[in-house]
Amino acid sequence: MMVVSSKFFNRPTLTVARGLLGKFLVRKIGRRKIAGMIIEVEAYDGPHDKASHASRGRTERTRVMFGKSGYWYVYLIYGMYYCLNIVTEKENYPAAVLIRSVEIFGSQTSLGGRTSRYICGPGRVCKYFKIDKWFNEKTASRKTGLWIEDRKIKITPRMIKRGKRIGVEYAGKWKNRLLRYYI
DNA sequence: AGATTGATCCAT
DNA sequence: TGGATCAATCTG
Repeated sequence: MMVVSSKFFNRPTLTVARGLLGKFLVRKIGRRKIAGMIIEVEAYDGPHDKASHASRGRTERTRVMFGKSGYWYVYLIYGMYYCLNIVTEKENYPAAVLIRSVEIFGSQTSLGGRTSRYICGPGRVCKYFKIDKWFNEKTASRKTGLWIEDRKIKITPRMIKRGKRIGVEYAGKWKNRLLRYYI
């Protein structure tokens, strides 16, 4: 159960996005832990990506995307739902990966497998993990109570599918980029 | 298909 | 300072 360090995120955003598939999002509340395997993400890559909040430049909201990698970017959308992103790449290059869906593993079955269920959609992920703006601009680490873990699940390239990002129709040619990755 | 909901951003 | 917009979700 290795905690993924900021070094992992200080790499090309598309590499990080693919690398996050199969990793675990872990939330600690008191002595309770919530954990789920990441199965769907989207990359928001650089200042020219019109789908990215950072394409409008550095603002109060987007400054975290311009900051160091390994920090959480959490924002409210449609006045109701939070979205969780992890900042990638070096300082001053605005980029992040949105965590869209996770798989929650349950009890062991008699045949040695495990039951599981899916939390699909960034708003639902935040609701399930009890994530709100408190985490914005905080690090992904044990000390904040929200981090990414490597549990050595092997994800091969052929297991990874890609598609267009969701809900970015306004983004011109960037809307068609295949920056959504899922298992 | 339509309602919800409020922070954010930019044009007035 | 106001009004459009939004990395979504729920209900019918």
